Amino acid sequence: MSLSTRYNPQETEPKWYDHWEKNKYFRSEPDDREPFTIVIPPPNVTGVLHMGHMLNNTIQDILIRRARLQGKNACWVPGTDHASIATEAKVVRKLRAKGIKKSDLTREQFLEHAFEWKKEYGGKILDQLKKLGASCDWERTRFTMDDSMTRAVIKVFVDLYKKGKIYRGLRMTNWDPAAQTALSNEEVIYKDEHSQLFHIKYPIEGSPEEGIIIATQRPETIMADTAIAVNPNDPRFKHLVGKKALIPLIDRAIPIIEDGYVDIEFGTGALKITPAHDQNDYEVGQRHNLEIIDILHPNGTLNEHAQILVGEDRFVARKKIKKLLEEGGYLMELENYTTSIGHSERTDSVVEPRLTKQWYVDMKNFAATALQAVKSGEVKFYPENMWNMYYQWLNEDNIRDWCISRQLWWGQQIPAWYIRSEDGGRLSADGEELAFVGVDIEEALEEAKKQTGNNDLTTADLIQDEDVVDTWFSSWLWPISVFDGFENQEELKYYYPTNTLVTGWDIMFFWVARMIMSGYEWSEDLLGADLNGKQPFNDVYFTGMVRDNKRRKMSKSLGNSPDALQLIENYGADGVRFGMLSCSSAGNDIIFDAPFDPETKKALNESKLCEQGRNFCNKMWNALRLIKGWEVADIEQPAINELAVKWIKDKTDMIVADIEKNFAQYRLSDALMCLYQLIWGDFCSWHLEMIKPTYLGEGKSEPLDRKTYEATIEIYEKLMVALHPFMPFVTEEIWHQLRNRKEGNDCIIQRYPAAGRVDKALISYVEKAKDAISRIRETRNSKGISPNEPLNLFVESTESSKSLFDQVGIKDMLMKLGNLSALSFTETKPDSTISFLSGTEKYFLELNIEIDKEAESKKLNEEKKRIEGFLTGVQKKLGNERFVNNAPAPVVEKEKKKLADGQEKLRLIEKALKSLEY
RNA sequence: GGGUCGUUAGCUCAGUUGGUUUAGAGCGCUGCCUUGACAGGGCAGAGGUCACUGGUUCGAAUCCAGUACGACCCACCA
Repeated sequence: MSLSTRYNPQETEPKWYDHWEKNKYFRSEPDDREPFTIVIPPPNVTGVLHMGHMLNNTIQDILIRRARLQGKNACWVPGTDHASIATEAKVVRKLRAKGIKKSDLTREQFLEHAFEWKKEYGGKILDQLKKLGASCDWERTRFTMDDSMTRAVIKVFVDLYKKGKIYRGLRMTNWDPAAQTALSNEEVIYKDEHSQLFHIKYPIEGSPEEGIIIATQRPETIMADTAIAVNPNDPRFKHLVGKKALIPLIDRAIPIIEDGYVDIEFGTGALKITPAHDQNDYEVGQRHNLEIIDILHPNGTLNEHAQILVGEDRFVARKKIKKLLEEGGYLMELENYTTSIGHSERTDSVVEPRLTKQWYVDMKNFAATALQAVKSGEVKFYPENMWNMYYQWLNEDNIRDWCISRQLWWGQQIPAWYIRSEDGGRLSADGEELAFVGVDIEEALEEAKKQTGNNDLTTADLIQDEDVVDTWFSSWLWPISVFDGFENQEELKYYYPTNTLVTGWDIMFFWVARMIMSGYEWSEDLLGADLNGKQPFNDVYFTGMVRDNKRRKMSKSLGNSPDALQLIENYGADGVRFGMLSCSSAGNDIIFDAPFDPETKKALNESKLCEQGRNFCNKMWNALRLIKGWEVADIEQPAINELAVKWIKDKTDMIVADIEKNFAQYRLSDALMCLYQLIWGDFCSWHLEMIKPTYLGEGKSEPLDRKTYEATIEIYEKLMVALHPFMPFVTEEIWHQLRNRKEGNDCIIQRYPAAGRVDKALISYVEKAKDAISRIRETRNSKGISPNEPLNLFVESTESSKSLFDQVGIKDMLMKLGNLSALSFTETKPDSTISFLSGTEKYFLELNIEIDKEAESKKLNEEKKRIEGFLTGVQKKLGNERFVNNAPAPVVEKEKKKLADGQEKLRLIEKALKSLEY
């Protein structure tokens, strides 16, 4: 057999992924085993794999694969989210490119186009996850607009309505003029922006020479003003209160009123009140019964109420009105000003506050429940301090009702119907439109008959609400609805609650909190006696945001994100998984340092960390090549091999225990680093070097004894299983290369290694030997002596050195790895040797060169000084009565040992210095 | 305005409830080593008064208070 000198992920990764899928290793069905369940945070159906997904899904895959290796029934449910605003915007754009306007289509026609688009581009991201190695149960793939999911949404809507937790209300909401829909508060992103504060003079009615100057950053809205307000305690304007001012350019008279909301210090102290276009102005308007004049079309252009600049976009209008105001002599001053402006999360357009009728979920009780769930520990956050952010949003002072209606077509249509009035509109009573909620039109009809007392109504009299619900109104049901839990609880009772949710903290409010709410709201009703907990998941692992080396969030517009798929292409999925994980300590944002190409202004698809991961694969691959290349014979096991095998077994068990601890705390990058060092450092650099058969020349080596060979293969297998969750492909490949496997004997379904009993003394002896070997090499290095030249070594005969060299194989280890011709005990320093310390052992290395006594003595004196300083510290500590009396006994013992060891070292150095004098 | 987190080697980060020979890893850097698993490699080395100032303690990178700088969340913003 001949293996290529480099590991080739491009070849092995698709091979093993297909193999796993064919063998249905990712498939989960309820059985007797303990379940381990993760539901994926569903990516946008038309999305493309980015760095955040890679981090997120690598972590989920590690947890799932480890659970599978622990013999649990691992179930990872994948799926996608319909992302109504973003997707609808994409479809509208695509149709426009074809010359089709959304307004020319019926709802049905539009949805047809949208589903076609979904069919064509949707779910690509799931294929990309496969490239990463994600071991999802693909047969369970769900989409938030699947029929069963939609039925769940409708059911839940009706249920909440009947419980009085959903209501319809006229309120100021955030309006996205690009998507032309209402938004929830969470969908508005505030950004600091430079703008200007316009100081505008409004003439006083009846005395044109007088005026009142207001400050605003939105001069285009003055036509919607219905008052000017000043603070009741502001003496400057007392004489004007009660009079009327004329809006510049349109000369409409508005009252000058007093309201405590106005800040005397800010701007000019006089505030224009525009109830239709500002939340606070709206409230002032309510207090003073002011008229509401809305001058904007839903798309952000000025309507006829504005009287001037009709049809202009609000930002164009701002520029134009500035000129008009200047020309009219109304613009008194322009002040530079920084303020935060709300943008739509999905379309980035500037959000308008707008008075509209929308559906809301009453959040008061939900918020309390969600807080309690985490407070009580039923849902645990990792890292714990995420609680603070969670609390801040959910506490009763901050929580706002959730606006769930969206003026879109792509989504679940709201299950509310109105009675068609004679003019084609909706029938009202007392100024309120009558709405009837039901799971379908028949149920709504019954409701309508009951409420109106009109039994002649038919479905033809009803018209359904045009709006759809917020996408998050379907995703908050995800942990239940992926198991069709609202219709059939068979699977839910096995899989619910799920184990761990892995997600970014940026969607804590959008999604995590709301899933907790929905879990507590419905799981008990659904599961009854079969309920294992109301919480939708036991643990939430919040990943950091992936940022570039300037700490900016990775985004398309900045071009600072490498192409995730290209990275996989370049380094292999295992390499990228390693790279992602090694820069992501739990809870912190992760800095993914990809070099930047100044010419294209884009991140290159390169990464040092991924390279390290790729190199790690290669290292393991070459260890395999080495082992496979050995000739094995039935000969006696040499002492050094006996030691090597015993040691690496124990060392592995020791590290496996550390890994267990790390997993328990979601310290995945630590767990990976443990394995990295165990495999590269201990297994390759020490174990394999120890057992490596002597080279005889001409491509031939001595054979290796079978016992050592078998043990080494076993250890390597164990290491591959332990590493498998992190780097699934390379471990599966090596697993199969190590032995001829029967069908179905795959790494992915082995049992994860468990920690065993460890001989700590043995490990410490080998550590001593390793250190001595390093000192030999260092001495060689500094004296310019080749590692190939065998040298004679002496060790000072002491109790401790004798017990060290009593260990089976230790002497051979030093001989072999230190390349020694002889090693013997001595009482005194032999001639032409140079001494060094390793631990408390003193060694003398025979060199066939002139020894620079001066340099040696200088070096020894430096070391002496260092140890003396150290000893002073320890002695001071031990001389302190309070330390000896107060510190725990083991600590005092340790200090005493430090003192004794230090003194021994000092003795050795002094001896060496003395011997130099001759 | 309210709140959270961070500051440890040139860079990115560990440091597990204060005490394992006066701080660890990876990358980067320096020196030496190529026909023998791997130069995507080996061996060795240099590099830190743990942001600053006080305090608690026998003992502080670790606990407390304050300062500085940085990142973020929520609310408000004419």
